[in-house]
Amino acid sequence: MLKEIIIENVYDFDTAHIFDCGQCFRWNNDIGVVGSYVCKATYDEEKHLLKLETNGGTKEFWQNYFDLDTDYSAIKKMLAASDPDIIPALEYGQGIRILNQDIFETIISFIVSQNNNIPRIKKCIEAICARYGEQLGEYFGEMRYSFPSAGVLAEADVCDLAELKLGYRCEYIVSAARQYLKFGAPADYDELLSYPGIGPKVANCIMLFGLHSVEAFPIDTWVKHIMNDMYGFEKNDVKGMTGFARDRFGNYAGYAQQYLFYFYREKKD
DNA sequence: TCGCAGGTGGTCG
DNA sequence: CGACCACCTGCG
Repeated sequence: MLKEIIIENVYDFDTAHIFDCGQCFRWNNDIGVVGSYVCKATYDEEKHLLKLETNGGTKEFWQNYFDLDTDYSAIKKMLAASDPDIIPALEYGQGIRILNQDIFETIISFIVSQNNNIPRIKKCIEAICARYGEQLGEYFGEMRYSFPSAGVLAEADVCDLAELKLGYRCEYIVSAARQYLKFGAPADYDELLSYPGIGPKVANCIMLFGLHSVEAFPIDTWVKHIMNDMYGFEKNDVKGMTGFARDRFGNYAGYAQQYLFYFYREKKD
């Protein structure tokens, strides 16, 4: 049974920008699964209304999920002031928002993302949910599944996971779920690095998307291209890029990364 | 066939 | 340290 939630006075919002800027994998055609909730999001840019058709969650829950209490206009102003070169990217992805996502789901999702491409990442994650998640019911024409808990994945058989075409990431997933179960949610970058299958790039993604540490600046192949194109860094000078991001964007580096990533990735097609 | 895709871990020097 | 390199899988 779906209910409708309307949130008023929503600015700096565009579902395409939010769902395609690389932070999440379970939204398609503005329909997504968040926890045990299925949701279809529609934004009216004339009236600045966000309409959600969902099977659950309070208005406050969704308000937080979509990060609606953060002033993105102010963030864009600050980024533009610190670096005029980023302005085209700010305009192109004007509706980007960094979601407040579940930490465990983010950990597993970005372990799956390594050395992988987005369509296949999405396919892999849906396969994990269909196999190990809970049935939430049929919504918008198909059965929806929750993302499995750490307890369930910790007990998963590596060979079963292999059938989902996760490749060498199977072992990482089970080990990571066990570590999470044993020690609880990771709190910082170093703790994330101690997880199997998590290196600097994935750790920064989890910091930014799972822990909402908006100063994190994940450097993937796209950002490497950008930093080479726009700022003249050598392809593999990750250290230089990290320092540059920190110096230029400071505590807003994560936002900058999202605008730049979306701009370059979309522009390429 | 081969390189690449939102990289990481292991092994050398 | 830093530079290589193998690695599941699917696509162009």
